Amino acid sequence: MAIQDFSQSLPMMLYRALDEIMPKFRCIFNEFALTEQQWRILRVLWEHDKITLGRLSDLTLIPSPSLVGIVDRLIKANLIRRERSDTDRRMIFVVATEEGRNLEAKVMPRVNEIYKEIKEPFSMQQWGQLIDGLDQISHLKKKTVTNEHKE
Amino acid sequence: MAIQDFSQSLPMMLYRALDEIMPKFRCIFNEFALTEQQWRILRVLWEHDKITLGRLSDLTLIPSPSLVGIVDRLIKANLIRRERSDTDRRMIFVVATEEGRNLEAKVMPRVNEIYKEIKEPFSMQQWGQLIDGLDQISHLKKKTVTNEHKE
DNA sequence: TATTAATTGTTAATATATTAACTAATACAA
DNA sequence: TTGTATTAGTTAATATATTAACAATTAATA
Repeated sequence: MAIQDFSQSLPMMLYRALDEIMPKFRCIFNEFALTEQQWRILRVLWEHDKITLGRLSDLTLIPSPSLVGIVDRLIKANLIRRERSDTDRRMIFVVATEEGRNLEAKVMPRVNEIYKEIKEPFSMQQWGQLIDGLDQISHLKKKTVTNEHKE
Repeated sequence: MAIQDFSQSLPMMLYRALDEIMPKFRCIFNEFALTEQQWRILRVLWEHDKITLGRLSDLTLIPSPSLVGIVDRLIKANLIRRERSDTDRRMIFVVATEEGRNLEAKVMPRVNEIYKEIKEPFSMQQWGQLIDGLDQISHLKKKTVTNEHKE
């Protein structure tokens, strides 16, 4: 089982899956003048009242350097705000504004509708296997010894 | 079961899986001064002697506007070249240079090694279910299919 | 206490993604 | 043949990803 077809490789399968489903969602985001990344941040803030930039980066999978500009634009749109921590002045919290929180009720139903549409053709077992497989991929741990490291 | 945890949503699971595995591959690409997208193009050219930009975009999942610059840089690196079609002067073929073809033997073994490492903890059945699930996601909607014209 | 190390966030440079508009060449219909 | 639509590729504007370097703050340590 040496070299397989590139198109059937796991990375390309993952990318292709995203290429299939994300445009459906982005279509909705754009209706609300949101980019996908902006929506991810709001989506997290709807579950967390107050969150540091570091943790926001972890939960949204948006790299920190990108986060800076995206947060800037969300602030400019009056959907979130920054709040420097009093206890540790390195940390910066991000909070949704009233306007930002209000978006949830408008966007989520639309998003859930698409999500349901995607999930529908799958049996519950099929879906579970897919999620489990993805979960296993994203928790790969290297058990090999790190004796030598190149440079 | 309406709104689930954002982190467990299919898009975030897909993104997280990619975030886990792609850095391992990019690490190798960078050793050969290749970006991930540049590698995708070469990877396809190793399977197709001659391919149009349009089809290259389909196979690499790189959007056409991005392809322009990426191809430019690969040409500057002397790894590929453009070739305008004689029969239809709209079409542009892309071909790997000698140097570009030679990269395959150097890069592929390293890539296959990582790929094997990722695949290893999975049973054959588990892996199959994962791939099948992803395949089903990426075929939710079928447009014009079987437009396969090879060279 | 002074030094050093680690953490948090930012800036910078380059590459790529997204969307729309655009050019050139071809196909097609009146 | 002329006009129109379609196709293949490009350009443009903005947003984001990647990698490295950096500044400010805090923690750790001699």
